[in-house]
Amino acid sequence: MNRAVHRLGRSSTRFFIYPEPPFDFERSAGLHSRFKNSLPDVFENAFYRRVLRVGKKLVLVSVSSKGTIEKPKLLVEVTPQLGKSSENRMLRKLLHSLFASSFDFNGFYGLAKRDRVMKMVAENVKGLRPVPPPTIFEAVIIAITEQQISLNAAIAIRSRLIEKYGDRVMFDGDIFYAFPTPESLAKAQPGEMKKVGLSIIKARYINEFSKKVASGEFDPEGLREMDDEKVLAELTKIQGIGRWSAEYVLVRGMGRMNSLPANDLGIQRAVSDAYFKGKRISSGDVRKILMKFAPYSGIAAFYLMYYLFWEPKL
DNA sequence: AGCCAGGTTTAAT
DNA sequence: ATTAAACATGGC
Repeated sequence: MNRAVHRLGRSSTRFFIYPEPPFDFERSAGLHSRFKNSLPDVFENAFYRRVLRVGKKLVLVSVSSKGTIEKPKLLVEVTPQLGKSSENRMLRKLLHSLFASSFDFNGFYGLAKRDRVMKMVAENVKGLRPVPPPTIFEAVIIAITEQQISLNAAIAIRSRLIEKYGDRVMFDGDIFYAFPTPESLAKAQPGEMKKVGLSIIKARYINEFSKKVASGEFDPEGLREMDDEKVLAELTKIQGIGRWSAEYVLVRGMGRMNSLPANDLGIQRAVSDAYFKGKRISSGDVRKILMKFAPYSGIAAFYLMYYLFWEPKL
C-alpha cells in the first residue's frame, strides 16, 4: 500500500478571484478545521489547501484572503502551473464553484430579517457560505460515509479512506491527499476498505458505486442538468443511497438550496434548539420552520447548524 | 461503560 | 405496509 508520492513541478501561477460580497473566507473555508482531521481539505494559518484534479493532472491550490467580508478578494496559488488554456479554464470554473457561486445570498438575508431567530443567526455569521465538494462523485461518497454515525466518526473514517486510496502530493515538506478517483475505489477490495472503519456494507456500496462511475454506466456530473426530482430519482436507484443521502447530495453537493433532508438528525437538533427549546421534533416541524425561508431553506438549515454547533466559541 | 450519532437494506410480520 | 435487526467508530 505504499504508493508513490507525486512530485509537483516547482512552477506556480497566482491569480485573484472576487466572490460576490458578503463573503467570509475564514468561516466558509475554515469550517473543515472545526473537525480534527478532515481530509482532503486543509485549513491552516489562514490558508485553505486542497488537491484538485484538472483533467488527468493533479494540482495543489492554496487560497488565502486578501480582502474583507464586504470586499472579498481571494489569492489563489496553483502548483504546478497548468500548460493549456483549457486546463486553466477548468480550474477557474472549479474554484468558482467552490468559493464564488452565484447563489443569491441577499435574497436569503432578506427573508432571514423577518424571523427573529434567523435574523440574529444571519447577522452573527454574515458572509458564511457552504463550500461544496468539487465533484458529485465525492458528494455521494461523503453522504454514504456520513450515514447513521456521528459526523466526527464519519470524518475520521473518511479521512482514513482518503489516506489509503487517494493520490498523494508533496508540497513544502507536507503531504496532501487528493480525493480518491472512482477508478481507485472501483479497484479496491471491500474487505480492505473495511479496515479504515467502514462497515462492510458501506464498503460495498462505495465500491459498487465507484465501479458504475468508472465504467461510465453512471455519470454523476450529468445530474447537474436535471431538476431536483429527477436527481433524487436517479440517485436513489443506487444501492446504498436512500432518501436522506440523495437529498444530502442535492443540497451539499449540488447547491440546490431549496431542498433539504428534513429527517436529518443534525438539522432536527438545530431547529429544535433554535425554535423548540431543545425538545424532540419531527421532520414535519423542521419543514414548517424552514419553509419560511424558501427557496433558501437549505441555506437556513446550514446557517442554524453552523451557528449552533460549529461557530468557534470565544 | 454505555448510549447515541447528519441511515439503509434485508428480512421478518 | 409496517417494523426490527444489523452495522461501524467516536465522543461524552
